[in-house]
Amino acid sequence: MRIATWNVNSIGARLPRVLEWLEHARPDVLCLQETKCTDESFPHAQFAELGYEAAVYGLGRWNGVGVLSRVGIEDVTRGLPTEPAFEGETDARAVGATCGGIRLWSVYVPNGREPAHPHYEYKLRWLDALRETVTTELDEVRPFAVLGDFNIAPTDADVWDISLFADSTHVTDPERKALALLRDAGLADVFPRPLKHEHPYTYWDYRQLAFPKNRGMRIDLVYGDSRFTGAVTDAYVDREARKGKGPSDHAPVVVDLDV
DNA sequence: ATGACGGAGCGTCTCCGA
Repeated sequence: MRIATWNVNSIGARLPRVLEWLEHARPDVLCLQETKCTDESFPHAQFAELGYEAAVYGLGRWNGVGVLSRVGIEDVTRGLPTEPAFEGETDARAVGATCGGIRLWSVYVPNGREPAHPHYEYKLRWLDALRETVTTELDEVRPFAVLGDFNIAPTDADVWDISLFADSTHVTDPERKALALLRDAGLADVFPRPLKHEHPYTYWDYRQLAFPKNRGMRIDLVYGDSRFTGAVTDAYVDREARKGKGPSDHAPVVVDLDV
């Protein structure tokens, strides 16, 4: 089975690229983030033509997540059971689904903006709720994984130049401790191969030639339980999808499993 | 070539992203 995750930065703007990539990579499941569309405006028909069903959760122009599957979608959960709000508003940042016997969550963790910003505290509270969901859903039966844009670089090696990230979100101790707590709950980082260069970055800013200069970050992560990670046969970042006309600023992370 | 930010929305600018 092939499972992938991709922050597409608007499914509307990215639809041709995503369809092309699905035909090329043929994942069984694709977790989507930043769909930036409501459930009503999600392009179900185009994905159905390629054999994919979709479970989506979108509330408008920001955020939005989904799961595409050609091995079935059951037990869809929109939002984390204990998900916090930001300034009174609930975001669409998590959708859970069971596909081909594997329990999956597609997540778009809040950005945090700046460590002193209320959004940063929200990010940490949101990660608490994710950990609670993981703890509740882990069982002794199904492989389990959380895939998505975590907006955290787990180590200094996961950004192109750590000296440029002083006092920035994505690399602070509390954010990394939140990831450590997720691992303590029973998950492990499925570390992908880079197809080029030393580090498997998954995001490169659109500005200042960041991609050609490989000024990237590894912030799109796959966290799986032992049943999931034990079945992994390969994992890589498909940086080819970051090239060309009209790309997302993120590349897909692809995981192959023998289940 | 991988190439100098892009997406959405009551919108000709602002917010957001990491």
